Amino acid sequence: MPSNPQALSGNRLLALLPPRERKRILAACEPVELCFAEILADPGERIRHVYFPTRSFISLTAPPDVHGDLEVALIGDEGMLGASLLLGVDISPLHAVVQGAGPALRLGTQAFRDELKRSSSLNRVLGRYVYITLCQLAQTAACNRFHLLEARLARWLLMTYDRAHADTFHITHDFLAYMLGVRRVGITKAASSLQLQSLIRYHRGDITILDPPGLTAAACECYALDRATYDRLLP
Amino acid sequence: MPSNPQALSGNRLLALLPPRERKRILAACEPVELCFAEILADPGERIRHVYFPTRSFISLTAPPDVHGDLEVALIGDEGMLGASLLLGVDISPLHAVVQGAGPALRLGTQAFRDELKRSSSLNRVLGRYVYITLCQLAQTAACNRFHLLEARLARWLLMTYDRAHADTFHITHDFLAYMLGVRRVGITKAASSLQLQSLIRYHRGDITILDPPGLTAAACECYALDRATYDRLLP
DNA sequence: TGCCCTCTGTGCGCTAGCGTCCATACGGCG
DNA sequence: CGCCGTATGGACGCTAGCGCACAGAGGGCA
Repeated sequence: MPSNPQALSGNRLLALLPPRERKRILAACEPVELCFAEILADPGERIRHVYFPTRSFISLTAPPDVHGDLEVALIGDEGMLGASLLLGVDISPLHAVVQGAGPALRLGTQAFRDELKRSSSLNRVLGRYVYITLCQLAQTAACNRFHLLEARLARWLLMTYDRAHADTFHITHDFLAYMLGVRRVGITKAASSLQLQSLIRYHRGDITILDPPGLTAAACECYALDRATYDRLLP
Repeated sequence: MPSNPQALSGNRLLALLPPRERKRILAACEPVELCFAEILADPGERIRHVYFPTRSFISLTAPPDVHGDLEVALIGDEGMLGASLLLGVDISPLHAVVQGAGPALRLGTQAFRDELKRSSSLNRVLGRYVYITLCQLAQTAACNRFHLLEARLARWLLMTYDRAHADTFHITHDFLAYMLGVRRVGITKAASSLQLQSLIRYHRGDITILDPPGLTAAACECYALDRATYDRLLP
């Protein structure tokens, strides 16, 4: 049996709550299995459930443009989907798509609101989480402006690696191009360069992270900064 | 004498509060005059005061990179600086510099926290404001990725125009380049194109907006989307 | 075994924006 | 009036990434 709080809940935000409140919230949650490409939220639509991924992860993309979407954030077991309810807004700000299939905990909007009213710890933890999200969005805005594709790709792979809890996951170049807002060919070039450096290996959509530290060195500092921000605020 | 709430407070967020609470907060505020280039916050530093600009405006920039800073948000009388206190974090996430000199209302961190405890309207309004900020950051991330400099420049000029409440303001190409994260020469080219189209006029740092609707057409949709988001949430 | 679909790699010309250096022009101040 | 600092404009070659079109290479399935 798992005995540390993280394993008990499977989600780091919930793991930070005092046992009593965590238990109450876990009891209210419903375990669900998220499927790849499932759409969990559309911008402007009402939020029906919040999700705490445990071994799944979710991509948030900016409202599409002529050029297609662009991923601006990734949510795994370190976060949650639907935190804007903390701000009193029950409208989803962004498009949310399941990017890595797997289990998550789900809670209805009203039940989540009730918990927010009851638990000041939940408020504290989620406030910090929203703050982290703000920081990371600002970082991403700068990243998109300045950093070369290869570095951005490395960052993205590391972020996914952290959330997938596995060194192999399935992602095609096409999909990566879509997430990073570039041509598929651009990904092919950047990815093959990373592969030449033995940092990753891939084959028909299966990507393996071979050398996380090396990949971190190849990534822009955004990755390290994001992690530092998180660790500082939610240790 | 001004008689509408906005004129009474000079800041749109405060104007949205019920008269009683607005009065109480206004009484606690200290009017200050912000000077151009004054630094109001540094990332990682403790927040000492929150600011409600009335006729001034403040630039938020992402932590600098090898390439220099990059503006990710602009705060004028439609917003405030220091809203992260609402999230329970008293550390500034970004660099804040006065971009347009002028008056603002200032409140000490503790006084602001007290008001947050007392006023649920303040919580509601600021929650929505933080939500808007989230949306706009995501939008900006995509904007930086996809949109051409001329459109981004037009967007920036319009955002400043809205906050300056004047059709002329002082900004050199050099400074614009810094804000948008590009070369000064790039700004010169984009700006002279806008001038050729009679959308703006400039001369040694004095920029005049000649044709706001025309400029809106030249800008990317981000500008219109940002405004729509704001108007939907804080009418 | 053969077929077809999906994934990856390559080549070509093109554009936006880069880095750099130099040229002009305005305007305040001595 | 002249000088100099600041603001703007232009020219150079260069690179990252674009759009497009096509070629190969697995791999699942009939």
